[in-house]
Amino acid sequence: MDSEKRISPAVINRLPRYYRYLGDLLESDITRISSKELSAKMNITASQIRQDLNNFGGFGQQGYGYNVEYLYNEIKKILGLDRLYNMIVVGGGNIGQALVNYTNFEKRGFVIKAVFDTNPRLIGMTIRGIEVYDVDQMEEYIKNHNVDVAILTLPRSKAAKVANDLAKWGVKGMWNFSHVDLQVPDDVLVENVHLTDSLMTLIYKINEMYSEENELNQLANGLPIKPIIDLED
Amino acid sequence: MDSEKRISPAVINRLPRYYRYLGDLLESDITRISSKELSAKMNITASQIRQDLNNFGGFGQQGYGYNVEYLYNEIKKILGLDRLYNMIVVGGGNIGQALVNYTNFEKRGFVIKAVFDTNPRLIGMTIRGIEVYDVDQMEEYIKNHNVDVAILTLPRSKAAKVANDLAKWGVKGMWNFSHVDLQVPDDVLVENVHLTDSLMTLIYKINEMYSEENELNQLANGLPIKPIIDLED
DNA sequence: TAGATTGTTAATCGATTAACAATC
DNA sequence: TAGATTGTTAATCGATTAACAATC
Repeated sequence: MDSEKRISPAVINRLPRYYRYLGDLLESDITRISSKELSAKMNITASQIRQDLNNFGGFGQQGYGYNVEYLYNEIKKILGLDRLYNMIVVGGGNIGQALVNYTNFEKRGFVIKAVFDTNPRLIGMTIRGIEVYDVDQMEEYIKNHNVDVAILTLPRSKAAKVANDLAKWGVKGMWNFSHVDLQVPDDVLVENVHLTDSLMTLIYKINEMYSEENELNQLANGLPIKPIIDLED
Repeated sequence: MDSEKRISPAVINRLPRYYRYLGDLLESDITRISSKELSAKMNITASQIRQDLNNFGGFGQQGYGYNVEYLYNEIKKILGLDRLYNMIVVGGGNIGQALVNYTNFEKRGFVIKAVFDTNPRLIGMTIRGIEVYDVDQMEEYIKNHNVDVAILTLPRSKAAKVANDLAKWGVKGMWNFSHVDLQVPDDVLVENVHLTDSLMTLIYKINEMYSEENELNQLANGLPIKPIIDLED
């Protein structure tokens, strides 16, 4: 991972998408692809694809394009997916349990090793063979095991304190499903999954589209406008 | 929702965050706030806050700042959160069930009305009182009920066909947890929650940070480098 | 070799930040 | 009124797209 020039967040966010498309091509036994072809599939410009990739090196060949398998493996290395990562889940509620049961993470090398909760009814249980511990045991666990990422699936009210503790105990990555923005030291990385926020932007876009259609309808033929939402169901 | 000038996606994505911070201020009985104070809390520039808000109108007052409750309610309206939205879950697996059980959506006006699956063991059951139907009944259900958003929590392989059907039957919003990019008509809005992608970018950033620390360490004192990851756990 | 397609520089576009006159 | 802070225009910064020489 050369870190000579800073890679822009926009590029980093596109990397998993490239990785996914190349994986699909690989499964379809396609051996080579040009930026133009990939551009058509992914709905981004060929120029952007070439720019993005060239942040990390020249993976293609003039007149040929890119070798799918080679590029796939290079992106895999860039993303750091050629290793295993140990994760813990903090908060064994609905979402925490769902993530533990979601076996696809493991296939990618993301291994959930333990779950922590405060609920006595959960502590001592196992989920998909993974033990649920008392949060009080978390400090000891982290000091005796290598924890790369903590998955935070606990209530808003508790998230800040736990994130603070985890940072203190040396956890460097937090995947935050709690609906708060965490305040952590600069050397701790947080990736937020704010589901409610995501849903709200979807709702905004639906309404925006609808009100535009409205205007178009009105302009076009003055038809009465059917409401998109019916409060009485 | 005036749609005179197009609002940039960056602004739309920040709206739920403003809404959340204003809600917190409201709960703390804070009645007014300046862009400068909010800037400090949210870690964005005061300039950006004022620019963002002025896309939708002049909600503040010179010399005073913004009235928290008023601004909160304005953003609520902008996001369209002054109504109820009916949702269905397609795919009653881990994540689908977790979302059904996550009661916070309902508090915001997002109501899950039905779940659809192909698994005979699930069909006929209820989750938090919400019925699980056979996917075969989905067309009829959608034609007889108002469905604003379909939550797609089904396997990659099935997602494309289902999204296609849903679009055909008139569903305008899809909240997509399946790990594929859906191809839908222009008047259908898709918001993706690609969990694996999100985790991958976190991993990238951790590794990037680590390799930088490496270089700093090396430059600073030439200390031996402790690997961040231990494959043997 | 001729054709295709990359890598990369330059041009454009959009988003963020700075600055300040307007005004409460 | 004087001080504070907005709304908004202008300047800067960054990201995307276009263009093309290099080269396989």
